[in-house]
Amino acid sequence: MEPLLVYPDPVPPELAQALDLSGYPWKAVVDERTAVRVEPDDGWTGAIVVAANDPDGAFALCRTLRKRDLPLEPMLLLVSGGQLGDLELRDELFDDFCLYPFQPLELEARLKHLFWRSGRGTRPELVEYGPLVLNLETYQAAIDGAPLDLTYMEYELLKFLASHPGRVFTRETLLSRVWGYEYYGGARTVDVHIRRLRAKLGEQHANLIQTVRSVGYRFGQSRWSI
Amino acid sequence: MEPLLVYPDPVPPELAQALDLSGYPWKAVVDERTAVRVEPDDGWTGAIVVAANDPDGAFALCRTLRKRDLPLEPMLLLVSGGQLGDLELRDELFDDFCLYPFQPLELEARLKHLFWRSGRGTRPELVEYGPLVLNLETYQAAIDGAPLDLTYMEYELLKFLASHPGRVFTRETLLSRVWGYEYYGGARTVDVHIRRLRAKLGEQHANLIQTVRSVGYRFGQSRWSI
DNA sequence: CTCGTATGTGAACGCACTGTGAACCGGATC
DNA sequence: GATCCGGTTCACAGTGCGTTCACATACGAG
Repeated sequence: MEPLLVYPDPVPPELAQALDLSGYPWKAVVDERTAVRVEPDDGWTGAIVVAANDPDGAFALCRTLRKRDLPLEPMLLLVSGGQLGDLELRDELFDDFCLYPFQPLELEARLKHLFWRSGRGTRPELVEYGPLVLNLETYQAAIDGAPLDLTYMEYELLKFLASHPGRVFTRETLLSRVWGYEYYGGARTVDVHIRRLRAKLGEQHANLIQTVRSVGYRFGQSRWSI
Repeated sequence: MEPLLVYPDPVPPELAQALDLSGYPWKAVVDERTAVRVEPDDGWTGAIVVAANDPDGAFALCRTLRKRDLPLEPMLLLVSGGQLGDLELRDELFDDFCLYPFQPLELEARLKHLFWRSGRGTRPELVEYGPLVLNLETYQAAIDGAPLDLTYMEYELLKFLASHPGRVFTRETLLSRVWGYEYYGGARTVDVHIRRLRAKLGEQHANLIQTVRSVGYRFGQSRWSI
């Protein structure tokens, strides 16, 4: 995913934190020229422009990026309460705005809605570990970019393990956490699923799941190794 | 100017005051049926729906007014901070939202921007995915240019799925999102509609809808955007 | 090295989930 | 009231896959 353009540079720390937490890649620019110069080949995914502190520079940037052959959108404006009255005359420069200071959840919700509107959809929820990627929305998994064809229980087991890398789980714990608390099956069931997961991960990545003898299984490297 | 629809009735006093001050004519309704019954001949100019206190009633109203031949827009949602996370899956039910309680100036600015936007017709009237095209205005569907003869529920189901490509939905989710929140039918109903959709999509495109065993159904391929 | 325990492996069983055809049922139309 | 249409439900069949078992192999203690 190409990054979002963020203005100004340096970015207010609470904005940087909110963007990082919500998972959007972003890149700050100091002015219009920089915005054009460091633009990715595929263009910016969108823009977040803080107009609260430097309205002139902010609106100039918006105008530049909007008047091009391929207008930059979506554009989210962060404005102070006193600037609300000025927005009326600048409708064409932004797609949505948010009061500044903002609540991180509101900012995230606005970004999601903006991306939905612009047809690009929201950022998928992912569980990642090294070459492994689990897409929680589509129930698909991939390793080294190659899709893994996992069954339901295999996916659930791998999701749980990959969500807690480095940690060892006993078979009983896995049965209760993955299969369900009231599950009364044999512990060997876990072994079989682990085996099939290793097989599907391929010889190269089978060691992502390690056996801890007399204890259980661990995904990824131990926290104490080295 | 035709009035704005406002929900619920009675309207929170600060909302009534803000609307009166900003000069918009408005009319409150107690429920969906009233909204349809007292609708002006030329239709509502837009809607302001307070979802903070009665989310179920509010979203039901939004759904009703959006599912018609001529969807009501623009729609502004007033939500509490705790509801921000729920908005993600209801993108199609509103055009903009505002935190509640709100600042009168922010509400007014959002209304102005919404009307400016809707004056230029930014709402997409088509849902497209690969060879599939859904025309939301005419309720027509086509694949590879050939028209599809879909029934109402088939169309609604396909529209919802195609609006969220790659994402897996459980039967329960589909029942609540497509059929309605208070629907208490059997989950197998979904299966039958999926089957008929696949049949009408034709052998070549039947795989646009995939079964995710033990979970539900997915439309189209996942997006591995990263 | 030997033994006992723990884990890997292949195969088989059987249930639960889904696909499918058809019946049912309520509403609309004439 | 008769008929049609679309949505829902039901019964049945096929099968994917979770579970279990039996046996092979690996590991560690002594």
